[in-house]
Amino acid sequence: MANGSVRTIAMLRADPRLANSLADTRLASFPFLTPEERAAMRDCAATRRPVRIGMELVREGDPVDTVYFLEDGWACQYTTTRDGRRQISALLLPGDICNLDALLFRQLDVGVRMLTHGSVLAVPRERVATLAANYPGIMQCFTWLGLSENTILSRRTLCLGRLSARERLAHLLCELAVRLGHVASEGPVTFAMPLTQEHIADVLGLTPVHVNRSFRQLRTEGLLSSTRGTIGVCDIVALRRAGEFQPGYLHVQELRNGSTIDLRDANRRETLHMFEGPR
Amino acid sequence: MANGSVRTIAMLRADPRLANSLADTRLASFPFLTPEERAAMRDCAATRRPVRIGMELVREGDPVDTVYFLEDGWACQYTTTRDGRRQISALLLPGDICNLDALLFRQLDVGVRMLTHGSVLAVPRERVATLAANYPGIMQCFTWLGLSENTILSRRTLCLGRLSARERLAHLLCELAVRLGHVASEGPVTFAMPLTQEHIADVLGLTPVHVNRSFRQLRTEGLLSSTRGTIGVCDIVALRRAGEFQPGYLHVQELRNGSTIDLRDANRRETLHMFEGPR
DNA sequence: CGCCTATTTGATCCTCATCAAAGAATGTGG
DNA sequence: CCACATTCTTTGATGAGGATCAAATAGGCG
Repeated sequence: MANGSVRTIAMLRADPRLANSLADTRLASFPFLTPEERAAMRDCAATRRPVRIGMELVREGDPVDTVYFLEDGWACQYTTTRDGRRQISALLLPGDICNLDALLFRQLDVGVRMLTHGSVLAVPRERVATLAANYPGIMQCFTWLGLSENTILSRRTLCLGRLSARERLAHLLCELAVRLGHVASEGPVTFAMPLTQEHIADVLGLTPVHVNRSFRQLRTEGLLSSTRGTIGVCDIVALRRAGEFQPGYLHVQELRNGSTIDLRDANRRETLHMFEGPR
Repeated sequence: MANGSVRTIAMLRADPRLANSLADTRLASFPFLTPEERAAMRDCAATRRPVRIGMELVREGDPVDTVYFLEDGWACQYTTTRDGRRQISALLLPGDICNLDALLFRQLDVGVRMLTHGSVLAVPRERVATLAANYPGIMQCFTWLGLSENTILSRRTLCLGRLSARERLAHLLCELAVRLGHVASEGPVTFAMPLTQEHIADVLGLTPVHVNRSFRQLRTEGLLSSTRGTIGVCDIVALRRAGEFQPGYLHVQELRNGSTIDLRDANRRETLHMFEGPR
């Protein structure tokens, strides 16, 4: 079962008491970081905290002064209406930052909640801010991650506003497959999915009942084989087409092949220009 | 009519041929910018370009190497499906940055299109990158703006996923009122609205017909008085409640009273700590 | 084994989409 | 200044996708 496997991974890691390092998060995957910046990330003190399923890292509307880096397990950002309707605005996977907004905003309108057991690295805002202020490369990572969340949200907007239930589900599963690392694989893909259909409903803006029916539809069409806790994608090409999915917006490709833009490059080139004269 | 008034404002400004400055955009509103940073923004060369209604600043999926700062008029970010359904993911008002993503991404999945006549300041990515690399305060503005777009998108996600048509419309109008500067006014508010009902439908994930019906509903309930090109909010409190609107997520308040976080502050305090000894 | 939670399926209802067409505003050219 | 085309708004009639209500089944866990 999914929760079990997630917890297992957590247990294979270092002693939970041990303060652990930001270098294990997605932050480390940016190609333009200097050795000093990587060292600063390693040396940045962070309290590793095991968190149980259902735990609220940030309560909706509460003031925040801690940035949480998700080490293991899944989490989500969500909002609720006064009468209790809930919408999940972002799914957070291992390595993601749970509430980057806390770097610049004292108060968030969204809550953050664990969807599985797992563990987070908690870092006071002050400390993250210092890191960002002293190391431009790290600051750029934060900006990059923020803009990247943006493109994901824009795309989700299209899903919620214009796609049918079947299309939304197909899209979500494609997105998760890519974000979990099954990138451009053409063959069948299988991955653990700790979300319940109710969670999925809260992501897709549907009812759990209708999510279930959409699953069945995709299954009978031969695109999927879903069992509790596991998704098997039988026909990934068809699933992509069904979900209007184009992986470009996730920007994983750039990170992999190291073609991300480095702002300092621009600066270096400008300096060159000064010596060479204008244009 | 709305378009006309927008154009009028544009004409009151300086010579359209003249290269204009970034200090006229929302960038200038950040309290923590140093005089040098403000000067750098003023000195940053930008070509001012009048743009006509319907013009595409960025075509969906095309590579981009220019950042557009919206000076006058309204624009939007949008996405379309293969079969032509369209979703507007962001409305851009005067002062907004149209495609901040272009700072760090070479290719965008969203298009940017003018919804009225207006004018933009076009700045090559390189030049914005240099600015960001040399002036940490400006870099922080970009990050702030990115994260701010994020919270707006998260909220839109709630609207699209969980609110009824009437609620969505009420929410959008409240958001626009605040973003246009009619902040906490309790009395009746009137503002120009150049969007057609079709545009609104593309924002809210509805059909134009249903947007029209939602308008009529709000009008007969006595919350609104809408005519072509103008919105009159009669009962702002009721409209807020109808749209589940809480203005906090827009973070305009912090900007106004200057309570935005300055990352350099954290750094200064840390330095103090070093002299005072730990804790 | 029994409790609890998650998935599955059925029946009915309602919100919103679709199709169609008439009216108001705006802009254009003569 | 008026006739006409165009675009936007408004209203009606009908249909479909998804919500809601209800209950049965299956799976995980103590």
